[in-house]
Amino acid sequence: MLNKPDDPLDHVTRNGLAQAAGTNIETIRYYEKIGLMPEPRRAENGYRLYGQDAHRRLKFILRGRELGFTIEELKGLLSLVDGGDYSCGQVHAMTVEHLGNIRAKIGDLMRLEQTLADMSTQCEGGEVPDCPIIDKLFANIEIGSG
Amino acid sequence: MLNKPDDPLDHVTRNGLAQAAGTNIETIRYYEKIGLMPEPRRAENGYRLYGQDAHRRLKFILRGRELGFTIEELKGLLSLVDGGDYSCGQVHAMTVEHLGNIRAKIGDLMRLEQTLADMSTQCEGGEVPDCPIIDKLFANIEIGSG
DNA sequence: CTTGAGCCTGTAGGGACTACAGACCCTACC
DNA sequence: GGTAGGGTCTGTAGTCCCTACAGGCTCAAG
Repeated sequence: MLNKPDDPLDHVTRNGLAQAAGTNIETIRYYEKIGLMPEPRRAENGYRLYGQDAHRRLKFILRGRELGFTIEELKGLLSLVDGGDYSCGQVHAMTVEHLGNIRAKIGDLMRLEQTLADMSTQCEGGEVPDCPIIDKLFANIEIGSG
Repeated sequence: MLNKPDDPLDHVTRNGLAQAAGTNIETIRYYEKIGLMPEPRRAENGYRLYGQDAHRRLKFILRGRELGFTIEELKGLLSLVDGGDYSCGQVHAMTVEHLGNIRAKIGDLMRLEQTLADMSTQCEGGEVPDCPIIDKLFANIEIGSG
């Protein structure tokens, strides 16, 4: 263990961060390489040291990827946080743009949820060989904003 | 144009399908290669011919990818439709499994939506140089099932 | 002071596309 | 009929987002 108990918790190693966030060391390396995660400070021996900020940011990124956001979209969202030189007006415009995207996703997922829930309840426990409910998957879901 | 007006609409070319679904020809080719889309029938000249089924399936896949489902997950969902030799009990189990995943996504997206909506309204039109609302993005979102 | 685990860097591989290249086909215009 | 242009075909190579491996440095323990 490198961590000393009197430090302000900003001393987790790369692997520690990876485990805490539920990913692996290589992914963190990649995100740092492309600038999605910032370069952390280093200990005297050259080891990277991460804190609570990095942990939250990384979890946000990982979950964002699972939710289908691209790296570029996440950069956009995180730029709101990194808070460079945006005016509040710009922030407003950016958030509104993201909101449309997010609400569409929620809508589609809820339709998918509904269809699967219907399938599940109607099939409940049964052993019907040629389950006609399956047709609903495409009948109900005219998915998306197209 | 290859389409003849008296055919039953099952005669769209690959590019036609791509445009209708909002993607490109190469992606369709790839999905056929890995078996996510079926091999379509061919015209006498060897050209592929697609119909309404292919269109719906492709849109489902594309949107599914945007929603963060992996190819394997989509194969699982579509296997419900391709309806091989599943019992209704198996279908039930599979749908229930997917439902958990989908509901978690909905929950996270709604939290993200709420945060962004808050940012948007509070920033509305303003020109505040150092918008403190930005902190909320990480304050509110303890995202995910981790 | 060696052993072994963890960190460092660089590079190569895999999944999901994306782009390019050369040949075939088909309509249009001459 | 011929040919120019575009669309389709197949194959292969490249890109993006990671993931895995290789060789060397660092550190705590025995």
